[in-house]
Amino acid sequence: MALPRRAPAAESAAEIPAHERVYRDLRARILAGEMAPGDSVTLRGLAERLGVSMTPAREAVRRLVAERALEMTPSGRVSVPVPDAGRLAELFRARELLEPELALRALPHVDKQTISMMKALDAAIDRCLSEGDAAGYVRANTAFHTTLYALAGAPALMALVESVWLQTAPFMRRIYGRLGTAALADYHGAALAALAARDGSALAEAIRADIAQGAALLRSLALDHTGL
Amino acid sequence: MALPRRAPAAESAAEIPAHERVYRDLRARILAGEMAPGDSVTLRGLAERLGVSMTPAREAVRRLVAERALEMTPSGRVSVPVPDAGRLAELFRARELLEPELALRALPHVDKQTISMMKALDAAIDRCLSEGDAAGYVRANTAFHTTLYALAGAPALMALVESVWLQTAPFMRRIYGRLGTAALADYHGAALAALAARDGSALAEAIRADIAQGAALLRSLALDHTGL
DNA sequence: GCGGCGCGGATGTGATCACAAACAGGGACG
DNA sequence: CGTCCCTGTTTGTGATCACATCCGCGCCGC
Repeated sequence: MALPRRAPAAESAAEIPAHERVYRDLRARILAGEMAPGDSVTLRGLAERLGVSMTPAREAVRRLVAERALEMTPSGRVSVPVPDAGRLAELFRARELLEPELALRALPHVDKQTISMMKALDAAIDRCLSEGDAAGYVRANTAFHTTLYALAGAPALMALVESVWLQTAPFMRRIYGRLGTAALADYHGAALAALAARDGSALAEAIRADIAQGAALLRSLALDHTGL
Repeated sequence: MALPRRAPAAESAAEIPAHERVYRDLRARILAGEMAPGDSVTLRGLAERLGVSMTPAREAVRRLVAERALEMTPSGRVSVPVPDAGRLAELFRARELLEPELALRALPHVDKQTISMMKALDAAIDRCLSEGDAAGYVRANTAFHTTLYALAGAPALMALVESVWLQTAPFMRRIYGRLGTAALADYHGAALAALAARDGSALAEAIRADIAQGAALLRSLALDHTGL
């Protein structure tokens, strides 16, 4: 069927390499929570999904394993990592330590347009939360933070944080799935107020508290589903 | 020459896969500072070096690129990242934020044996510094921190820190190469004292100051060699 | 009926090949 | 003498194949 020749379709994806496409596809599915913890990934399945060969699929998987978004058994089988209370606590602690720094660095470059965009995202978060749209919640919440941190001009720190997000993403989806509309303190609102007031310490504290609240929520919910 | 067959040598390396061997070899050379910033790496050269094919070499390179220990030009050429003052500052800031946390988590599990091992490493550091052994300095300094953090039982945080180390390693070698015996405050000694006294805040502050001192040192030296 | 053994399919690993793009060198023209 | 182009070489990309290993499932013996 597929010609041994070059890419049969040179029109659309044209420039981006096959391994990059596989990487982005898988990464997006992980971040969106479409992959459940424990789900296994096969190179042939991945390759067939996007009409490429195993070689680029392997490269994409290796990359995600290096970023700890996937894990490999000693025998080489690839799967989405399973939740682990201790590891999740570590990752949230890393977020508490790193993200306030990003927020502080972003503060001087925040303009009105950014604030209004973040307000819109915060509204979207509330909407998703009340509608029980877990996937939308995760996406909007990520965008809320990303919009701010993008102004920090700190790619190395940002890369570290994104690595952490990638590792927590598969859980988030499930955590917020079984969390109806809970009583959440509005730390996003506090962060927005701090941005408008150009108050660095208030901003850092709001970000830290927002993450700590997520960690605490997660801790309380983790007790239930000990097994999975 | 090389048979199309399986690995010709099944006796020694036996178990560890080819891509893993390439990865470890390259990683060790980067951490040891053997690769200069800007050095280029070729898949065929890498493969030939260890007598494997291009496939495992590519996987190893991808992994290191994902860990930001190597970088790729848009055309796919691979090289050791070049210094960049801003990025280095970010990485040292990340260390300042993350490593005190690891030290705090390790503190309860520290025993006399650990302390004496760390004291030995600290002595080795002083020796390397006075002898101008930059490679030995970097290795001993890394070991000093690793010995402590290994007791923290925090693999996720440790992985983040190791990723940062990998990114700073190529510079460290050169920075400490052109740093004779400078006047350095003995924060390692302070950390050891805090460990013996079980003083968490003193320990965290000593670790933070040690890293901050490295960052300051680097900042002052970075002014000279603006270009490279 | 139940547990261990073995076979077949599924899966990861690595080598090899064909190809396209990028780089470096020299030669020709202005 | 400088600049541009053109070609040969180097290098990364991706497909395909052969092979070893692992997993699951059914069959046989107890």
